[in-house]
Amino acid sequence: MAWNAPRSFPRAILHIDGDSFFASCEVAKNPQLRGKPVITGQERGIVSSMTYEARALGVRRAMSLHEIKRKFPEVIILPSDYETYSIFSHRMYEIVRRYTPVVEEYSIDECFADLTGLRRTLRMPYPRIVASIKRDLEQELGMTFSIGLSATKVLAKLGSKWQKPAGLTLIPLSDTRKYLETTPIGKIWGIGPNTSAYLQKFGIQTAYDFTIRSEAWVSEKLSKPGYELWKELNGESVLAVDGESRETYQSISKTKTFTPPSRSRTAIFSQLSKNIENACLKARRWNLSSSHIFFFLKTQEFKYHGCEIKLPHPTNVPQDMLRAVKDHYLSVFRSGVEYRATGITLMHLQDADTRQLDLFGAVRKSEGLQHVFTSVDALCERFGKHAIFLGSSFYAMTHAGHSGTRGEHAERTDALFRGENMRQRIGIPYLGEVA
DNA sequence: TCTGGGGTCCTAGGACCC
DNA sequence: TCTGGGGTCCTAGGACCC
Repeated sequence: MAWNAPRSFPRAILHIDGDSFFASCEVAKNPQLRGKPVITGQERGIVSSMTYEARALGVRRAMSLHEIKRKFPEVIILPSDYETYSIFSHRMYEIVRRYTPVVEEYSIDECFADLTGLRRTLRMPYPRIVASIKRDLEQELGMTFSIGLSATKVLAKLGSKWQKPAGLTLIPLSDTRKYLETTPIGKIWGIGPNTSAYLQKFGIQTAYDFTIRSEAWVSEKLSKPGYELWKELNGESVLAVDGESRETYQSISKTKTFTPPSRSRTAIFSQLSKNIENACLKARRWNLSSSHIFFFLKTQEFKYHGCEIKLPHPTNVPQDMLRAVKDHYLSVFRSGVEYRATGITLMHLQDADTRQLDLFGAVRKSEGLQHVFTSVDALCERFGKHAIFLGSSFYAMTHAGHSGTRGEHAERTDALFRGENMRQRIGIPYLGEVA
């Protein structure tokens, strides 16, 4: 190497984590709930998020709601309300952006921020800046946050986990050892069960054991992500805080589990159809089209049966995808097998405005449908997300989330699967007819 | 954490080309 | 046609995250 880059200036990186985020949003939205044991996840039948009051009673994540009702009748059970959580999430980002533009929206309840250099600008030491951010967040959002400050993302993340809830943990580079020595290697962000087991074979139990391996050893035994982690844990920042806001997606997927599980070819196809519609809706919102899709059926044994399809041209119109999926559905579906979920992934996403024309006019036809969907999307904005849907999704739409006998709706869906048309209940024609 | 839903990135290996 | 070297693109599959 001709020239070694200078060691980068130590950075001040923050990781912020909303405590029991979903449940906390519910409490912030409805102050009557404050101080009470609240959980979310009603629609899933298991605990998704819980307040610390619920935890104190003995409630745990993934506990079934039957058990909760039996053991802790005082617990308040709420359905998830992602729209609200998303609003709180954006408020969180905006508050942090008052301090620095370099804020990475890592997940609905977490973000990273790069404070490097702000000490001079704000004439405050870093810990005071962080305390100020924390105070703003907690006062304005009505919930607590756990925060870590260190020189790298991986160390900052370790800090925010260190003390919960409402913790503020600073991990200066001079003092990392005591944190790393007491952290099992598998608890480090980026080390999953596989890598953890692999490293343990070499006698690495704690994060500290890992950091004292030589650089040569690490680059021989691990690939790029492991090597980067090793550097981050040793205080060298190689993972940048990405302050750009999301511009696009690499893939879009929609999955839904239904209860009870089903063996019905048509009911399951209808679930898949609904997922395809939802995925296309999201693609249209981002002005994206997909040319490769993957769909799957998930069995009661958690096996995935699926297939990938290359579409004749990129699209975000559900009919295009349904046409393609239908051809393969019967070779994937096995009668007699019990299925619990379906899913769709749109891949190879590209800007929906770049179109190539084909000889047979399929693209033009699809564009016609795109105009239809522009109107459909507008109507859904006004009348609710699920005001209009495809006939093939009818069964799924009318059986959302609750168990039911396979009755009239299934019969009507059977008819649809055979290609018969059906009128929408709100009086708008089945989209197949419009097109 | 016996199982919900939505993502990202990395790597190995094959196809194909000069 | 028994055998070089090197590059690019694509795909499948794995691992990890919240």
